[in-house]
Amino acid sequence: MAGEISGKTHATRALIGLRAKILSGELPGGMRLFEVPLAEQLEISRTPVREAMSRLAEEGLLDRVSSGGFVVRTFGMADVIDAIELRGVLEGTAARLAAERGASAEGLGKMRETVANLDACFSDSPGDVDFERYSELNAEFHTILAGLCGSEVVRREVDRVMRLPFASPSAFLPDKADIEAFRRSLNFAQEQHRALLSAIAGREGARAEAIAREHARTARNNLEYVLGEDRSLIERVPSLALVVD
Amino acid sequence: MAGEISGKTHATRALIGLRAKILSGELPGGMRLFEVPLAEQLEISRTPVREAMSRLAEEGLLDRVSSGGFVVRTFGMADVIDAIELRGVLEGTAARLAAERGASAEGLGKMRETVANLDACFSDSPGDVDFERYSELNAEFHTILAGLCGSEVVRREVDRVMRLPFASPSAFLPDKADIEAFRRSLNFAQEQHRALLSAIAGREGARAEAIAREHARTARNNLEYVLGEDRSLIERVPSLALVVD
DNA sequence: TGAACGGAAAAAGTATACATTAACCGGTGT
DNA sequence: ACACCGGTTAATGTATACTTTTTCCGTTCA
Repeated sequence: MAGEISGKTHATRALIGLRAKILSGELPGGMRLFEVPLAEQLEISRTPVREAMSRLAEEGLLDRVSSGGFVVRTFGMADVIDAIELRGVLEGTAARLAAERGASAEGLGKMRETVANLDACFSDSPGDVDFERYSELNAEFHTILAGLCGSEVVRREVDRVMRLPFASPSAFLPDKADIEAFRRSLNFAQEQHRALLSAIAGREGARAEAIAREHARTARNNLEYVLGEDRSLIERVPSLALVVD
Repeated sequence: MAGEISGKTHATRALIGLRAKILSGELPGGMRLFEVPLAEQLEISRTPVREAMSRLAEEGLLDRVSSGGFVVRTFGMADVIDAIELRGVLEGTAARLAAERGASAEGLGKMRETVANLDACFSDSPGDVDFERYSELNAEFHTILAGLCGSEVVRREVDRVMRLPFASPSAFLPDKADIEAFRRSLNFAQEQHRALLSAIAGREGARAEAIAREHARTARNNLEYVLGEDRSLIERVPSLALVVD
């Protein structure tokens, strides 16, 4: 069949399908998810549906109801702001600890390489940016940062907050090539990437933390641009589909 | 029967029982948990065992194995240090945001009341502290702090990192009444509680954040005292039972 | 009127049989 | 000796029947 969802087990397919429906807003915040109808709709039994919902609760997309069952978590604009703030704080901590404790040569090397590759996204001709590749490398940069201090606990929590769709570093990037304001913010963000690398390599913990926090603020600035200047853009930001406000 | 574990459903009882065995170290880090033997041991079927393990994965005490199943998460001393650091960072953020955005009158009132009640734990006679009550009120203080800025996202993540047993604010408190060093640290900690409240009420965000971070450092100091000065104390700190190093 | 009770319906909780997949192990070929 | 292959075992994945709990609604009584 053509429209089948990829994945090995029924539970995995249900997980992917439900996640997509939550992120798209098809299953709105506050909606209770009942096992039987979902199982019928997905043409599987209740067991893998439960398994999928349990994993979505781990991801933070569902809440457990005290009397049993799950509801879709509700996100408002305030939650988007707070999640971005938290990403900044946690990435700031990852950066500070990497600076204070020292990062491995391999980690620093990989980050240097990623920053160089990010540079290449701009260099060809002024005003023209390879957004696709930039987005990909940007995600890579943030993944490296999360693990740079060598702490599994820190990496895990940074990853966790980045997993909320609108808090991801790439949440407001793709598809915005035509907006001049976004292009400028990209140049600024790349400057911050370089500064962050320099601060960590130079063991400047406070500076690294401050830069990482301000770097996350870029996402909030983009959000506020979308909200203030050009609200019609909201529909073009996929990660905002599940936000109600 | 006398030895029965409280809880409504089989899954809840399994959750409580398994959690206790992990926290006590009876199920050591790295150990894989198999459904069938556990179900037999608990005299229930596999279904509620799976449910319990899924919830423990949400808590961060179990990891999912890629090929299916769960293993007990391994914690070393470095992870304890990092978890305390993260609690400091997140509580610092909760405090800063409460100061910057302003806390509700009720929230500030409740915190003032808790601080006053904490004072009462000391006042009776010098050198004598009601540890039981202090521990309880201390937990209350930190719970209030987590929710003080009014952000559900922040409250949730602060709560989450505090749920790791050794990162809890009360992890190193109870049962230490006989150690002079711990008594002094209690007085110091209460001073920080007062300062934190004052900073938040006075809208001093940076100060509030710095105090909250340093306050969490108290836990690390106590940990290092236990590790350095008197290693025999390790056995008397229940939350360190699952730590391997 | 409105609160409390009770029963029916619907939901989650549980056990269990069966299916599928991963892991282990012993043999065989080079 | 070592790697690969195949089969057996043991684990998780799934469906389903059944049980228990919760919820909702209509009725009755104060």
